[in-house]
Amino acid sequence: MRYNTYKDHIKITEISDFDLKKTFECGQCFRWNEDESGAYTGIAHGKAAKIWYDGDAICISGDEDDFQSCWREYFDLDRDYAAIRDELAIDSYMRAATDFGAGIRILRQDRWEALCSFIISQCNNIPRIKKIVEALCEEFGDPVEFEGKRYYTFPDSGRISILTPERLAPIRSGFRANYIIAAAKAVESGELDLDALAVGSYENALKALKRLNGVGDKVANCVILFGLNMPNAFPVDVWMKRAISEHYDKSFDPSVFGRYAGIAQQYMFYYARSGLLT
DNA sequence: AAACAGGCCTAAA
DNA sequence: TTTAGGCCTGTT
Repeated sequence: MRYNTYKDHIKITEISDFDLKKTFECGQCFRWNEDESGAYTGIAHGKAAKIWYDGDAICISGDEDDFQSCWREYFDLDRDYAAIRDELAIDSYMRAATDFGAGIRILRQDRWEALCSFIISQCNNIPRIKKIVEALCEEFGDPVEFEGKRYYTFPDSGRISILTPERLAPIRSGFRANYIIAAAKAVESGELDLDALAVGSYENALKALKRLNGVGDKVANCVILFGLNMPNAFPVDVWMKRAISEHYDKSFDPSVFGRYAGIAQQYMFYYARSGLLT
């Protein structure tokens, strides 16, 4: 990966495996949206940005400091996904899945945002998840002006921890409202230390997250994969169950994929859902 | 109109 | 240890 600095953006070159559409629409995140020109705008870690193609290069708004302190890590630009795809192509099915999903990158999302977003995701479809998350941000986040439009940051746990279910009602999160508030309180009180979990073991993080009401195996693994940045975490939802039962036997264990099992999961998930794509 | 969505919890075998 | 039913809400 190389990059050049321009007045108001960074141009990234010599990077493999960075497809904007696949990365933003493979189901891992909820706050990046495509505009008429094909560029994506979103807000992460409290910072708004636009990212777009310029020929073979990819450009991202902001200065070098934004890039170094935020986007380089957020987009996981120093990881060699082509090599990981090779490592994961352990059979013909995984070869097909990794070929199909080539270009996906796992975003290093804000930990609290990931926890909150995936609590919201349970028993919901993507449009509604996005709607609820946006409502949460508009209601309780901070406004950020960017390219003439107003965006909102994801509200921190302190802001949410003091809310009542009634106060949260406008975002229409239904029975998840109590889960969200309880999770915020746990983070705020220090009972759940997401930063500490990120530097501990996978097993410990899983155990700690599942203590929260409304967080089971699936949500916990999403948080660990996308928020705690452990690429071995392997969330299994209904699509993954289907894919696993179609291609592997009952004794299937994600550890066959090794240290990047979670990335394998993302290729499998995206491939399994490809029938839905237009 | 009734069923279903990217789960989780509780109660009951 | 596994299984059914309920849960907010919006969409089909």
